[in-house]
Amino acid sequence: MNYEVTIDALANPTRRAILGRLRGGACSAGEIGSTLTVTQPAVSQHLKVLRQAGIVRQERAGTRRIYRVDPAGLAGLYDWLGEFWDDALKSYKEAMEADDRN
Amino acid sequence: MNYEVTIDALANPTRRAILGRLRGGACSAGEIGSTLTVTQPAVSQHLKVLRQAGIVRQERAGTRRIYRVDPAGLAGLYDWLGEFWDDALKSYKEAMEADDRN
DNA sequence: TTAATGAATAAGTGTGTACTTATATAAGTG
DNA sequence: CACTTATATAAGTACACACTTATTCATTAA
Repeated sequence: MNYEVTIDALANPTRRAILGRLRGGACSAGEIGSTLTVTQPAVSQHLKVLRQAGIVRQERAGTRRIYRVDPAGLAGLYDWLGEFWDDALKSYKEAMEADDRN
Repeated sequence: MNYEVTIDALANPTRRAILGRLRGGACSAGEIGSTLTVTQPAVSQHLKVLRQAGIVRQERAGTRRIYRVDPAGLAGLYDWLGEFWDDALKSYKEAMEADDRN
């Protein structure tokens, strides 16, 4: 998944709260919702966004849907951020050195 | 800067385009805008968001404002993402091992 | 000081999206 | 089968925010 989609998915407090709940391990949609103040459909919609972004995976267990974080879904963003940071650090240092010569 | 603010700042294509321009080094507001299709005020507004998020720094040079990426502004998000990923990987592996035992 | 340049701010508008309620679907239980 | 539980989907609403044009501010130059 490209990193833009990942950022868009992470750029929402409710979705981050959902991920915070899933951080420690898998959880049903209902359990996720029980810790939030929004309605059940809202949770379902957010889970869909997270799923389409590749950040969470779903498996069925009877009437329940169990969600868990898929680490692979975060790889693209993590790589992009790391590379961006490296570039920024490099040009930051170059600018500092250029200042020193003045 | 907390990572939520950083994500919010990154969650916009125009701001990411601005950062893409600044990635290689510092640049004036006008130069940034010249590569984009949006108007000058829009660029200025986006630069303000990036500045308030701690992602870019501004310095004055005559009538121009020079912007550059501040690597430190990305540290919080990078750390959070790394820790989140670690946790997700850990519980992912635990779940795999639990499956193996069944 | 007047004009010109570069950028920020003010104010208004349209649209995307995060919600809501209502309803549908799916799976287990009596 | 009817009923309950768990979740998803449909449809509508409200608000945040990414834009716009108009204006202001700041700096340099004539």
